Amino acid sequence: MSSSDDDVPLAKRSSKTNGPSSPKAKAKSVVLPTRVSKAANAKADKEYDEMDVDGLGKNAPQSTSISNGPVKESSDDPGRPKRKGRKPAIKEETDSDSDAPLTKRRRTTNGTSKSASAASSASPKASPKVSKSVSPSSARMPSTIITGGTDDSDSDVPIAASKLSKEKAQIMKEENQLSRKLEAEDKKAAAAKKRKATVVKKVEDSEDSDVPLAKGKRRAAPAKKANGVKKEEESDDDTPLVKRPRATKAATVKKEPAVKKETKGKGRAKKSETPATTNGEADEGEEEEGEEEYKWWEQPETDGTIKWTTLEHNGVLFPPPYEPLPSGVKMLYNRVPMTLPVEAEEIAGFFGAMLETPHAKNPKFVENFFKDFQEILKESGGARNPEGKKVAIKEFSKCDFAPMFNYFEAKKLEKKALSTAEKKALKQEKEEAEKKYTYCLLDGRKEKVGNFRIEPPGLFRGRGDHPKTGKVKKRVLPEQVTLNIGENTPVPPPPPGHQWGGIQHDDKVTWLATWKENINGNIKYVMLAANSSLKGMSDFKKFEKARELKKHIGRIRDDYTKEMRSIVMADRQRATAMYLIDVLALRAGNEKGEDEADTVGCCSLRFEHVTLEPPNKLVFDFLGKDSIRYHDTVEVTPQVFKNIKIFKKAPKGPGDMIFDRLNTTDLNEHLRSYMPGLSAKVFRTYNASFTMQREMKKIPNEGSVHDKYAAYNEANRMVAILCNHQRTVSTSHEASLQKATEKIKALRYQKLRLKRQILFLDPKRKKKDPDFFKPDPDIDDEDWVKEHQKALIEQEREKITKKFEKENEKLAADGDKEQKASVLEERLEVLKEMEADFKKENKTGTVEPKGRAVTVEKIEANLEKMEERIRKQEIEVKVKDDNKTVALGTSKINYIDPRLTVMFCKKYNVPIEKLFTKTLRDKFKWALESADENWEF
DNA sequence: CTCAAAAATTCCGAAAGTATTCT
DNA sequence: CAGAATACTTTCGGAATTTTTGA
Repeated sequence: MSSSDDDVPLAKRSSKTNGPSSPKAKAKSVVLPTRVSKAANAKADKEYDEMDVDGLGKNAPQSTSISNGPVKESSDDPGRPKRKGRKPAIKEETDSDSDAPLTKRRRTTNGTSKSASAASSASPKASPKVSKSVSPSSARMPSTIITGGTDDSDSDVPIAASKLSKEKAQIMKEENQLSRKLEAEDKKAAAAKKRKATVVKKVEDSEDSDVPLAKGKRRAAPAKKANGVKKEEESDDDTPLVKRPRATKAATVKKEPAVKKETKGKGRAKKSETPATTNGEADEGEEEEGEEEYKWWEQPETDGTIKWTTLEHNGVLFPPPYEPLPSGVKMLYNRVPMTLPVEAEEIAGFFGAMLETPHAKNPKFVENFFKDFQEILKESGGARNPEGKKVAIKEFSKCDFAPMFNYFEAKKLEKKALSTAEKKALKQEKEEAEKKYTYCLLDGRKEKVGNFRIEPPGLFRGRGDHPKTGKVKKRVLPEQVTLNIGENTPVPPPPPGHQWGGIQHDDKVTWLATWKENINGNIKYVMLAANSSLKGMSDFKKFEKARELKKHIGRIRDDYTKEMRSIVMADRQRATAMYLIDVLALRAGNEKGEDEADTVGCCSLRFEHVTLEPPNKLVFDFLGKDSIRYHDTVEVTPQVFKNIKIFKKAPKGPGDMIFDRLNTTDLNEHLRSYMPGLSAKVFRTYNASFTMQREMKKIPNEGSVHDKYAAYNEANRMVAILCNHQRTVSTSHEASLQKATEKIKALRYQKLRLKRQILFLDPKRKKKDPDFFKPDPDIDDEDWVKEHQKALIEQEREKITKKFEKENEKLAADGDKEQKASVLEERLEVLKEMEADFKKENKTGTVEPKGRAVTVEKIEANLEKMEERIRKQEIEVKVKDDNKTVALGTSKINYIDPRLTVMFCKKYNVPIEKLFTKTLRDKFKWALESADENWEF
């Protein structure tokens, strides 16, 4: 164990960028030899392992293929070689027949390494053809031998161990020690653990944090004042963030608005609680009037395979049928309005509605759409011109959907123009219609249903470079929908004239309805909402599992650190992959099909996705889930660096898998051997929550609520960065940033003027305190000051003029006579004064304070306030800018154990409303009550 | 204070993942 | 066992809603 202390996994991340990456290298795909038997495999592993390592560094092609630019592959970029680049590359080599099995080749080695029989008997795609072609650059590499095992010490790799982040190493070391400690204690406690049965709210051991306690804890004492820990909290006691467990109802209500008001401070009064619809109905949220709430987290634990005993619901809501367009609204073909069969018109309308979206400019989207459109057109009888003659719709470019687009826009406007009352009525109507679908009865309890609406037809909006984007997503008929419902409960009637596709009573699943979508053949489900008990429980379990990993992580890390030197290539790859998943929080990376966007995760990384940057950095550049780019340069341990070098060795080239002996199933199977239920994704949860906790611990318990809130967000941000949660910068961002920066400058100028006022009153100050009057570098620019002064005058002018006009309008409306222009002139005299003042100011460097009884002290007080405002603004701008590409929400919703946030709120006295929106509070209500200020992940 | 416009935040839809089970 | 089927989580962008701003 101790041996591992030196090679703790660590990686230092630097420069995550979003900029365009290098142009794609000419792809040259190479197929690795096929392994034939286990023995042979092992032998091959050995050979593989002994291949040259050091030679690679200099000569290997290190280009990436991600090439084109923006974070998100924007689909309208015609020149993107990504996928295209890969296929031809393989084609070149295949020289066998064309397109069919092509791309499969890139995974050939993977597929065949597993089983001998599969390899020999397998389909052409797994052809054991060994390519002799080797990329020119690597052809003549010098050969250095690494033997397995012992002499594979780290010393033969150029290291810069000292450069590796000490801090991180330390953290991980501690983490591992803790883990081992936990493991040990866990064993000890194992015996005692047995008697978990009865609830008993034990106050227990709050002084200790890393108690191993597994399950029992979750019911432990909410907010017992027992150990008098919290003082201040006592004072505002009537809003404890934690409900007393015994209070089944009563206590639950009210409190929320109370806290909210408190939080709001200034804004309060306003609407506070009123907007809660008032329609009398369900009033959602606020704890169901009087109805008693089921707290599953206070119930004894269940095994979880049975999801319900009784289940009642009203089925699903289908989208309204298609409403044909008015006869005047038609697609034009060759400028001639076409009458389309309704089926086709609907499809055309889908496209028409999207005319101004980027999709409509994406060639793939257009192509797919048009193909489907033509087909449907053919099936339904074809388009007809005004004379009633059939017209073949052959070319997309001759289609003009503008009339449709305009029609939809007009409709939108029309809707927008409705009065508030009308809108409200409309909304209410809709809600009324949906009402019965929004809840179901699960074990007799009312639970909210999530997506009870069947997805409406439309054009498939695949993300990234999806081969099927733009295809028609068909309308779902009741016949395609299967319901899952309790036995002996009435089956909701299908829409008139229809039948359900099927009815089942499976209590081992949570869905209420399912259907198959026509684009990818994916199965869709109607499930309960996030705040339901079922979702809550599995969320809770997810986090508990991640916490459980804490006890094993040390051992796991030790193991993979060791196995990274294994002679068995598969093991070495697995260990290396585990490192990446653990340290970089990569996703597992399941295999994907040809008809999906080309995105990867850890196991599916290919040659071109990782570049070596000696001595010990790896550059990752690939598209991950949702085609979000992962681009990062990471410092890794020498062994990891070396391994990747080996995994990328010739004859591998672009298009080939880095982990060719590994897949997610193997990986997860291995992980399961450490801990039941452990899989790759748990590491993401674990590391995210762990990071959050670590960052939180750094936050000082001082300052304003706003400060703490900002600090929390900063910690949250760290987690989001770890998980690579990005968002696209909104178009308005640049502008709003500009505006904010300008605002700061304006404030700085105001500050300058205050100083100049002091100087006016006390000219000697400058000598006494030259530092104080040092020019502000940010507004040093004389031109800017002059411009700004002009702008201020302009502003004033507008203000006065507008006011004047408004007054006149009013006078006119009242039938009175308008004021003469001379009145305005007169009022605008002030501007001249201003101008003169500025002139004087610029000349003398002082400002005459206006108003009476101005003292230096008062100005100084103002100055301080001004500085505070400036500071605040600046921080705001910085945060805004830092966060422009980082999405905090995803980690908050999915990765950060909500009990950490609850703990933070209690410990730092921050109202939970600041950190959790209503839906989040609702979703995490189990956490609100089960963590106190000492809770630890 | 009120109103509308703008900006920010929150919620929602559905696509895109992971993981396990079935065939 | 590979590949398909299944079930469930995660993820983003954009719509909807709320808050802020700026008269």
